[in-house]
Amino acid sequence: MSTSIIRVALDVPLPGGFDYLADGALQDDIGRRVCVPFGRGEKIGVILAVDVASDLPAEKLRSARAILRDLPPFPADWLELAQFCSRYYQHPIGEVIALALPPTLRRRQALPRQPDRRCFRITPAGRRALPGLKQRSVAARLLAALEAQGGLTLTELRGVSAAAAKQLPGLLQNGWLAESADSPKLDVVAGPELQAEQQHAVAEIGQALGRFAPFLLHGVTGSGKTEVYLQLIAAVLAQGKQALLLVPEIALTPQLEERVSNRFRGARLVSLHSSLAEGVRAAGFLQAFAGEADIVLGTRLAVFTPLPRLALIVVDEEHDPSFKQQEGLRYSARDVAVWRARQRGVPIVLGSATPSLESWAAAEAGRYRRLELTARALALAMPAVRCLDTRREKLQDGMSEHLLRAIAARLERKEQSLVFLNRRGYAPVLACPACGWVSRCPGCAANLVLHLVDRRLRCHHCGREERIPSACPTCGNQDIHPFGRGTQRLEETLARRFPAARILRVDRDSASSRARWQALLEAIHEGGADILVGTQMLSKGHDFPRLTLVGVLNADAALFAADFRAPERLFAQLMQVGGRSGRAALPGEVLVQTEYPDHPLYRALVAHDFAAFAAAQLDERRRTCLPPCGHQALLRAEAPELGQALSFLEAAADLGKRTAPQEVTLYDAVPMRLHRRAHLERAQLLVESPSRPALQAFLAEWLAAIRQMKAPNALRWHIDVDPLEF
DNA sequence: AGCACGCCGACT
DNA sequence: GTCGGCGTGCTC
Repeated sequence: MSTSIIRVALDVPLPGGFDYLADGALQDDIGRRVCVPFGRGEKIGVILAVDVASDLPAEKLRSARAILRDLPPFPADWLELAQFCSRYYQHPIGEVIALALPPTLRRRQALPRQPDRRCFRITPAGRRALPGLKQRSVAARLLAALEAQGGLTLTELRGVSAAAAKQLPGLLQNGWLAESADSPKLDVVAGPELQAEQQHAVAEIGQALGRFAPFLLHGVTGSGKTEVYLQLIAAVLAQGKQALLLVPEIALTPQLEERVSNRFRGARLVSLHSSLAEGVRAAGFLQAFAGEADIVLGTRLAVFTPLPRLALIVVDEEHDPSFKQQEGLRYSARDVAVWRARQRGVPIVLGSATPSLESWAAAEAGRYRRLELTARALALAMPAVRCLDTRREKLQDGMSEHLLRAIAARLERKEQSLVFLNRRGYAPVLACPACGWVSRCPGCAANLVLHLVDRRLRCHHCGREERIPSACPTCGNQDIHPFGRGTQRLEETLARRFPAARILRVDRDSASSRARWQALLEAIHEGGADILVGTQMLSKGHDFPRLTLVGVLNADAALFAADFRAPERLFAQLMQVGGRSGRAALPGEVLVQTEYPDHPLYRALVAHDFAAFAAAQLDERRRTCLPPCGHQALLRAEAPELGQALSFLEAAADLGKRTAPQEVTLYDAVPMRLHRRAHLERAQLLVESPSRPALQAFLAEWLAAIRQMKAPNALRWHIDVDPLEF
């Protein structure tokens, strides 16, 4: 048995792999997990290469403890994907792989129990017994599920009831169900008939199966994008291939999951998101890796799932900021998905009512194929959008007379209204009019928000909580006031104004857990609310059939924000929240309170003209060389003193200016907008270039130099390639 | 990032 | 005399 040198990716924040001696390592072991000594302890890594020539002297190399051959090796394309992310986002390969792997696979313990492939069916005896069983009992639910769906695996039965495995032997003994050898047959339930545009989209994309082809599916809420995805997935499943469906990180995943599993009975659907239990996540990952899962539906981390039979990628709501990870490996799952589609030679569909300007520009340039869904499949018309000019009238508790009358009219007609205010809490600040004191967070450059519901002052950035003072802490004045308006206060004023109305507030505070969010949704659906007050939580997914009015408060701030993407986000948000209204037979109305009714953004919104809005924005981006016309990276630093962060960045900039080519621009180090968070001062340095390759090459060299810099102990820094927020 | 080693202050 | 502060340096 020969000893060779293997290169291993380990979860440490150091660039590159680590070389080890390994007895009997074969080329076939590339992509396998390996247990190696590291420092004092040991770690599990993944083998990147076998038979490498190490840069280190042989005597520094230690021997790998064991190559773990309990799984097949991760395939070359999966390793390449990780390598790409490592390169592109300038992040250590070991940390990329650690992020891509479920935590369970990063430990040496036994693998999670492989999904039980045995398939069960209900017997005639079971059918006879079913009516006699207590309806809510586990046995009854299992039998009912089998009756409805034909055949299910144990894994699927566990989904029906966690106690499935315990009950199974008894049910088998009773002869109520039988084990059948064959896996459940795929049964595609017919969907609704497609409209012409949907048919066209399905045909165009379907034709591209088998090669790389990026599509931008542009369609307003209710235009039936999901139906297009489902038809395409059906085509993929018919070929025996796998589909990857990425969705934003929202509470919507279960809804879509249900829709997918109802459509594809017997298809093996794996759902992957961050709130999953470790065991479940690992099992799903392994099922996908083994080629057993047909459909992988998940949030951004699912983009790293190994998929041997991948034939289609869908990114729904592709503009959604949650596709960008904001810590550690700061990847954009949407961009990684496009790279992966190209790598694997499969079509990718980016769907949105308000595409990111990156994707829109790519379509304009002909790099993506744009498909339009203009008709609203589910309703007759788009909601009528109007601006209410708040310069012309005195507002009552932040609301215009017109909006209040519109709400009153809905109450009379027993329809629902939604008032949208993207600011939770009672008031954004508590202040003393006598001395000018305001409730500031001691750890952050931000105000403590007044939460009257539980009588606390709360920082939305670091989570700090305080009691509400009864008098001004500086001058003793007892007459301190809340300033401004949040959802709680809005709820209160609406309750005063409409005492008979049932008002429901939906924000991160009222929907703090999955169960509470579910309860709120049910209440809304069952008509248990006349007026909804909510933040952007309410703006995604979910149809509320009796909702016919959306009022928008306080939208103007984003028009003049420092972040050049603020208008893009505002437009998307208003489109999305507007889309909640008038989905059924009732026409919807959207009223936006603004001091700038003539602003181009609102004009485009009123005209439902995303194309005009995008064109204007892209024009501006071109003039200013901002993304997608230029490319950016941010070097950020945080330290106890602002000066430390700034001088680190300045030193880094000095290094950079020596190597930066002419087409790469380094700007000055500046404090971040929220310059202090959780007692740390934060600053950033912008790097820009019209050429992505030039920026990439520069970053690689620059970061190598920065890693050599000595920095104060308490200073932390990171690089954010293609940053989304400033 | 961990986790060592290492060299100076207040305690049994 | 030693327990322990966190500064510096390394991990194949």
